[in-house]
Amino acid sequence: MAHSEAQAGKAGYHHGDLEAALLAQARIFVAEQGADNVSMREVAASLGVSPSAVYHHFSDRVALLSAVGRIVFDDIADFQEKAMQAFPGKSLAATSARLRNLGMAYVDFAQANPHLFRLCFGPLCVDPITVAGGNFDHKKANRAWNLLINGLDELAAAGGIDPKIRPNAEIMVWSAIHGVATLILDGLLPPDAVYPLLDSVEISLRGQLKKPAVAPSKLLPQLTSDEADYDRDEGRDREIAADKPPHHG
Amino acid sequence: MAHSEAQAGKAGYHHGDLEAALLAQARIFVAEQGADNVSMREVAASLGVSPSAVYHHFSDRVALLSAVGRIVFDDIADFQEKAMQAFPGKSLAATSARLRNLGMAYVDFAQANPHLFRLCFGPLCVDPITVAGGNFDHKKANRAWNLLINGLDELAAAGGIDPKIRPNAEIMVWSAIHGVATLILDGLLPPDAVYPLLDSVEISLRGQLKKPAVAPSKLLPQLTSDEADYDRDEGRDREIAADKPPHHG
DNA sequence: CGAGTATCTGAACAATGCTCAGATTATGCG
DNA sequence: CGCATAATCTGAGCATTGTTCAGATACTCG
Repeated sequence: MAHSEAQAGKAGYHHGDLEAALLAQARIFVAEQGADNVSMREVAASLGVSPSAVYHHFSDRVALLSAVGRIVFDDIADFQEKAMQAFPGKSLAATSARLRNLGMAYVDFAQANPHLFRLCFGPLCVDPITVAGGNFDHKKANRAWNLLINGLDELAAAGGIDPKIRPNAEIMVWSAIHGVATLILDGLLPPDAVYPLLDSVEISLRGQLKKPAVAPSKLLPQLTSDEADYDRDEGRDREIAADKPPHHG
Repeated sequence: MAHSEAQAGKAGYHHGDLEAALLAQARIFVAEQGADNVSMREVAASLGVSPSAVYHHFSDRVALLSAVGRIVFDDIADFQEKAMQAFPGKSLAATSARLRNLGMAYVDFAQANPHLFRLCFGPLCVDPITVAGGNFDHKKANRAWNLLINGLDELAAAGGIDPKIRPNAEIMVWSAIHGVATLILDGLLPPDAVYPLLDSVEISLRGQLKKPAVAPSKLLPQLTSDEADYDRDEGRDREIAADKPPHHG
């Protein structure tokens, strides 16, 4: 029983599911104004709730924004998974295309939701993935990391990766992808820098193998259209994935 | 004439060179506490000056921190230049080692001064390099970018870069280097991820060329020692380059 | 020396993060 | 059902912050 009609919204004194509402509203404000310009009082007021009510669900401002960051991080993985589903199969072309879309989705999400993306990697989002203490147990904690590892394993199984490069290839790929994404967001690289970057990464993975797995820059239109499918019913401004998170809604 | 004994410090009503003092003190606080936790009032109070005095030199909090960020960005380039001077000459080994040290210095600076590094690429540092409006005239504005381009040109002239990769190689190299740096700072990659990354980048640049220019991971000790030389006279904790900026001091 | 300007002070305002005593509602136990 | 207990929310309040502005102070130049 508990809260049968809880999810509807604020009933009276008790809100129903204030925690979820706070997360949703905070996410919207972050997407709109950037995490730095989001205040507890504003979030509370927008839900018709006293400022101190927030502190019964989140101990801190950082705690609230960190919770939002964790959700966004999960959405990035969702977005990547969806982008990869366009190329099923174990062929060299398919695995290569999947990996390319994995990276493309990462950068696309960052460009479509710059403030949300920055939140995940800023000081306001604490402990999104790593467990405190400096362990790096990505296997357990980080979905995006697992997607990358799997993608590289599959590409390697299809013969698309130079064996000399395979060990630690995920470090290089994630670094390069994450690097373009942030540099583009900061205006230090033009948005179309993604394409030559993905080509470079692909060439780099192939290494000294003779034939290219897939002609570079051939799969991008498919990714873009697939990404446009992602939430076609809504307006397709720059905040598509932000206004309508695939989960958690 | 003007301010002959100005640089000494706060004389009485007039401070002397308050603008420089504000920049220096703000830089220290950023390095210590992170840019988010630096307040105008604290900076002013630490210099024995009224809060409103700051606003006669910097219109905004963002303006002050952006000015600090610009200085730090220049220091990064200084640091890189110094690291490259260890390997003069036009040989393949030398150009390859210079480029490696260029990247290593970038990551080392980030790890030694995490808060300063983050400031440069955060929302508090506005217009550090790019001119407003979305042009990407790196040639004119960005010293670090020019260092990278020159390094790649020299490596290519020495025959160390696959011609297929040379165009836009700087995008890939900068992205990868910047990516590891930020991912390490965020605790998403272990600090020693730099080494496999630099190896991967080197292999990637070499492309389908037969012989490696230099054995991977061989030049790193030299870089590290060279970097330790950078400011040997001072204590060598994690804030070496931060506490004693090579310029602007 | 005196006018003018750059620099700095002090008080003040609005907004923020956060705390805490107390009011209000839900929950679980008899 | 009825009551005790816990969960949730309010309202007032404190300390701090960014920023503004009138006015005091000191430097500069004629």
